[in-house]
Amino acid sequence: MLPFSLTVRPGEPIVEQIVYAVTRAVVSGQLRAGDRFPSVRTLSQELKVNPNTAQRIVALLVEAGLLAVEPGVGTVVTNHRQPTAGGADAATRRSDLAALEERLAEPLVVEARRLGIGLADLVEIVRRQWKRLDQSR
Amino acid sequence: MLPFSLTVRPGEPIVEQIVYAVTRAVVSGQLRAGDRFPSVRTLSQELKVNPNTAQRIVALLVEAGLLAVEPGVGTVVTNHRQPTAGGADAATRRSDLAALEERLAEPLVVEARRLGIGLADLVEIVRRQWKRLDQSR
DNA sequence: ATAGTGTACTAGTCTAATTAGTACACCTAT
DNA sequence: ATAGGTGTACTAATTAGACTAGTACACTAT
Repeated sequence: MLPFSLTVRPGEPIVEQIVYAVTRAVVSGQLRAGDRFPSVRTLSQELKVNPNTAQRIVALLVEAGLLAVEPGVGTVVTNHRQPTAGGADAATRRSDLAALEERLAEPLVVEARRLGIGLADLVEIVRRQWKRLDQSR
Repeated sequence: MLPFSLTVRPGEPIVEQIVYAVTRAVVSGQLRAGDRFPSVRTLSQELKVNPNTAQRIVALLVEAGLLAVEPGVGTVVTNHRQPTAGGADAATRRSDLAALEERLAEPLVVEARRLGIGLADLVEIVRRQWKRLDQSR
């Protein structure tokens, strides 16, 4: 049994979907700092995915600062956004924020307006999603 | 000169990017109801894209309820989300809302938490993006 | 030593996006 | 009516990216 829930959406890159599923599990508290993460080979079998693909997933999660490698042992869930935990320097942080605004926030606002949803309702939707992540803990 | 601004992001489907650019132009008021939209062949030339691709863009925008076809004449920007304007029945609307929550709102919240951004700050970001669309009018 | 861990590398396969080319039905001017 | 504009439909070829396949290496715990 994998320590995170996953519903595959055919047509979109499997790697991104899994990375997102793990990220959601971490930020919602389903995976906590210190928890051991499945090995590349285990991931490969459970997800029925190529070892190479599983490796790329782990690498991306390490780069994102959600997993830490203990050489020869395995990977562990980290306390993300900890002081100098990952590679989160000032410049990285600034570009991350810019990406969040451009790739996530703006498209959300655009789609909301297309559907005729007002700002107040949109904010309420965001608040609800935020609390939903807390509840799944 | 095209009636919308576009910055291509290599690696992502060109069709989606252009559809998004037009959608943003419409919901921000840069394109208003009644404005004529460039023909498929004009689009093809200006965007340096295959006529087939341009046609698919127009088709998607019509399906989204942003453009209306005047047979033999061309396409016009519609007053989107008008009573029974597009194909926006109750069921479509419900699934559109669900997609907005799952594909846009939740990922935004997840990424915000990954970056250590609080709910209040996130809401402020959404508000700022909303107003930014008004200013670009 | 043995078996587990992450990592690296080169090919090959497979699928989706885009391009290419042609054709048709429609409308509006000249 | 004829010429030139519009959106639409269709099949085929090409391109690009994601994923798979297979092998090998350095490291660590037991």
